[in-house]
This record gives sequence, structure tokens and C-alpha cells, in this order.
Amino acid sequence: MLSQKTKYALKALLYLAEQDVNHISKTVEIAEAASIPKKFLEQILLDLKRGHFVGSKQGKFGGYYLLKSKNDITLADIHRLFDGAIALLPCASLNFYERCSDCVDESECLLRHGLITIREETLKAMQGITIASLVKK
Amino acid sequence: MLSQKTKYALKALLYLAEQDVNHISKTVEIAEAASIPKKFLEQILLDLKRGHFVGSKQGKFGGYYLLKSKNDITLADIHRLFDGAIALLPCASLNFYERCSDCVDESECLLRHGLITIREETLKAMQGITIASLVKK
DNA sequence: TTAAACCCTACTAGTTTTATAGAATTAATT
DNA sequence: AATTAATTCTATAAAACTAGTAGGGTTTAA
Repeated sequence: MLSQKTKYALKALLYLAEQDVNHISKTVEIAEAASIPKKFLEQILLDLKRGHFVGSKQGKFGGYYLLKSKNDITLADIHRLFDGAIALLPCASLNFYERCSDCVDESECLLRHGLITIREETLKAMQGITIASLVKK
Repeated sequence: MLSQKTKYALKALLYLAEQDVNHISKTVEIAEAASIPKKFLEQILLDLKRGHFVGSKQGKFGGYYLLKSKNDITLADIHRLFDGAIALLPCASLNFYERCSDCVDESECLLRHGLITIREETLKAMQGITIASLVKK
């Protein structure tokens, strides 16, 4: 399941994607439009900025805007930024790989094989969902 | 990500699937073979029993055994039993549906549409992984 | 009757999640 | 230069969840 943070991040990105190009959105504006607690959204937007998904302008009349194209921001990206691995266990993860402490021989782990299959399929599905594809529907 | 409980449940089921038919496995036996804390495993096996995946025999020389066929226990089943919904948000879930409190018109929620697609694809993938398919590989 | 197993409920320590608070920094306007 | 309005940063806190422990109770075979 997605965390609230990931859900809010996606809603915020959807809001930004729906604005005119060159429009800059204030945090409070996004917060109200998408029903997100303002101070919580601040942190989320900062994380999105550090992830290079959005850009910001500081000071008066500042705000946020999409940095990447709507087509290049996928559900997989945002999931990884806020909720981490797509895989169901760290040992089956590409980006968040970690060995199981209790695992004697990873290459012979019955569970891992299946989880790698699942990861490949869900990753593909999640990479198919972009901010653009969501806005379009 | 899977919780430890789900991971342990799968490992326990894999162990049971590898035993001879008619063999009955004690908790302590499974716990040692699969490196699972015994008292924790007790709870997990009880949950699996309540979910009708395993059966038990009480008293001396009792233990656990697979109730369903290896082919009929899927990753989706076990995920749902211990970790709940397959979907990424409750509003996109089949078995754990819940409305978003902040959602005005669900049918027009941009996010939900994409999440339903994802759920359909991951569910299909997770239903394709069975205890039998894991043991076989 | 005893031993060995499952069954059941409660509890706890630690972690994670979901925020909130408040001050610092930046930039445009007056 | 002062003011205002915005982002940026760090710390804190309450609630929920996770992973595991504890301690019995119940059942069955010998």
C-alpha cells in the first residue's frame, strides 16, 4: 500500500500537471486544491525537489512547478522516492537490494525466485503509469 | 513490501509442501528448519489454520499439514491474509475496499483509475505464484 | 496421569508514519 | 531599507504498526 506521503505527492504532481505551462503554484494553493495539510505538503514538495521532479522559485511570488515532463514521471519513480523498493522483499529488489540475514544460500532461496518475477511484472506496470497518463484519463 | 509475518508464513508453507504426504510437522520443527522464532511462528500457523490453508492435529504427536493443494495457495492469498490489500490504495481494492475520506467524487479521481490498473496487473501476477510453483523451481 | 503438542490472549519495546511548530532564508515590492 | 510573502530547514510529538515475548490453557497419545 502507498503511504499518505506518496499519495499526497502524486496528487500534488497531478495538480501541477494540470496547470498552464509557466504557471507557478504556491504550496498553500496545492494544499487546498488537493486537500493536503500544508506543512506536511511542504516537506513532500521539498523531497520532490530533491528528487528533481519539481523545481521551485523562492521568495515572494515563488512556488513550485514541474521540472520533468509529465511523461517522464512514473508511479514507480514516486513510489521509490517515498516508499522505497518496488519488490516485496529487499533481496528481490533492484534499487534497494539487501541480503536476508537469515538466508543461507540466496541463489537457492525458493521464495526469492518468485519475488523477482513479481518485481519484474509490477515494475513494468508501474512504469507504465505516468503523471501524463493519469491526467489524460 | 512483505511483512516478516508474510515472509515467515510463506517459508512455513514451503516447508510443509516439501514434506511427504501424511507427514505432520511440529511447530518447533518448522521453526528450526526455516529460522523462524517459535512463539511467533505459532501465531502465524494459527492464522494460516483460520484461513484454511493448513490443518492441525492437537495433542501429543500433533502438528501441522497442508490443507489446500500446493497449486491452490497463491502469493495473493497469503498477502491478503497477513498484509491485507493487494491494491496500492484502499479505494482501488477489491477485498479491502474503503473510500478515501478526502475524495469528493471517486469516479472522477485521476489517481484511482491508474491504481485499479496496477491492482489488476499485480493481482494477476501474484495469483500466478503458487506454493507449488515456488517449490518446483 | 503425564508428556508433548497446539491454542489463546495479553503485553511490550521499538520503529514508522503522519503530521505540527517555529525559525531561517530568499526575493519582490514599497 | 523595510516589509511582505514565499520557500527551506530542523526538531518534536502523537498515534499506529510491527515483531516478538510471556504465560498460561486445552487436547491427545501413551
